[in-house]
Amino acid sequence: MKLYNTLTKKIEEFIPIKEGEVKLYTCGPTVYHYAHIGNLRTYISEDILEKSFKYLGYKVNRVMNITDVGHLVGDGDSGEDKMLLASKREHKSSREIAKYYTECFKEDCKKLNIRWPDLVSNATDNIDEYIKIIQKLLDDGYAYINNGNVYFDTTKYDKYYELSGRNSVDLMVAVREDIKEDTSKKNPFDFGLWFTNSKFKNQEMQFDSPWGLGYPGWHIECSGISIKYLGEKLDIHCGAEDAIFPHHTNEIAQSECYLGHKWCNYWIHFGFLNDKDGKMSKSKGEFLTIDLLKERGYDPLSYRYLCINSNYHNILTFSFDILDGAQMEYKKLKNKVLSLNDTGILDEEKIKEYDKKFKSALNNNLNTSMCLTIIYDILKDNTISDITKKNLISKFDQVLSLDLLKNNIIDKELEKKINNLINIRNNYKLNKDYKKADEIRDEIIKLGVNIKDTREGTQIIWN
RNA sequence: GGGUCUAUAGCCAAGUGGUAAGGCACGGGACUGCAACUCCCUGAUCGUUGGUUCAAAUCCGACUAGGCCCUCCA
Repeated sequence: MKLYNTLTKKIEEFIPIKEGEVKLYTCGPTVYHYAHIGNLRTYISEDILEKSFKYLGYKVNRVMNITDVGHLVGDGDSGEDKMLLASKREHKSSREIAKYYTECFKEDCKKLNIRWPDLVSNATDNIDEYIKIIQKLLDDGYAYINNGNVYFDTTKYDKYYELSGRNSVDLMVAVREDIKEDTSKKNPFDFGLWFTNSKFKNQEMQFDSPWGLGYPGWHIECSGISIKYLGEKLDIHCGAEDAIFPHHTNEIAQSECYLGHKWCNYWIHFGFLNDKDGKMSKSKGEFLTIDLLKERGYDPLSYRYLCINSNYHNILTFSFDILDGAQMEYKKLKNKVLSLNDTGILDEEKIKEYDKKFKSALNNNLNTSMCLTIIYDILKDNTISDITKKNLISKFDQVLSLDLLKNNIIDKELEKKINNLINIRNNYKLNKDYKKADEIRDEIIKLGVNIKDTREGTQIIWN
């Protein structure tokens, strides 16, 4: 599979450490608030990545963290700890907040057909691992203690700027006005590994450590969890594009200095979902959630379709007009697929041919928009049977997860009722009483379905 | 200021040196009592500008516009 590697800034062929296997680490959510649809784009992309590897025959070992402590500090709005802020807002303890929003995130994933990773670990469940790493970094001279905190010394690691493409001269310190420089650091880009002397007081989540009661720095959790569960060498580490610097840069520094060798071979970064004003951000306060989209009448999978229709690396600009378009496209596509019948014989040759095309699209830096094109091509292909089409699309939907073949009929009672109405309407139609017939049709539409008159009779179209 | 990414029809987009996939919308037509659904038909020389090449949307340079990052964010 070809993927864009931020480390080399090129699209390159993926070569696993162990043949046929992928060790995949994906940065998880912070759980002090709901995930917005921008956050979720990243998880959709990671889901596609994981499922693509599986479809191509790899065994995938994926780990994700839940950030329930640590870097939830220093926000622009108030300078308060985010977890603490949420606690106050909702009158709950930090742990309750974390638990609640983790569940919400899980629900969002379900709605978007994002598979929950095999191993998901809370940042707070791996404190021992962080302490082990930090202690070794101190012993080996990569870290130092100042003012009660442990910092990583970036001057001790000469590849520090490899991932971000920057250098120490180019970087400006505390560009943003809302950020205060930490004067305990030796060098401006050193970063905290462990805090006992935080600028945020009354921290609820604190842990014992050799350096005193405190909490870990933001970056150490991903290194710690990854090394603990996936070992000393990692194939792929994913995240959104804003994590390149400093988060992933710092992860590489601390991990490689701790391990003494190269840690991760491929760094994949996903493009943002912006609105017309730019980045959609949790700290801005107002943001779109999946539930909000549902309230407005959108199918969460329409949003998934929107994401799949372009490359993970591109920026997507969100607007309701664009989502309207995506929903229209998705519904039409699904209608077409659902109208396929079970007739004909399986054309094994054609199945192989289309499957090859589909795999080659995935292999080409996850060209998911090409995957959709292939589905449209299949639907238009009049040399193959419906059953062949269904077979192919159901295979492809293992990766795309758009529920293309899933009929939404669940309610048998409702179906009965509608069929009754259809019969009544058809009687009116026979008697050319179209006014009454149209009234019945309106009644049916109010029940949340559409109907379609065909030569074979009237069919129900489930939304 | 520095780094990094992006720029293709009304919209979403593919394209990785050989004369622009696909979808949606719009318009036209078929079907229908009408409508919805479905089906058929219809559209762009690729931000601007130099260069490399027999050949560039695709490579290189400059410019323009925009996103993200420069210790909260996916």
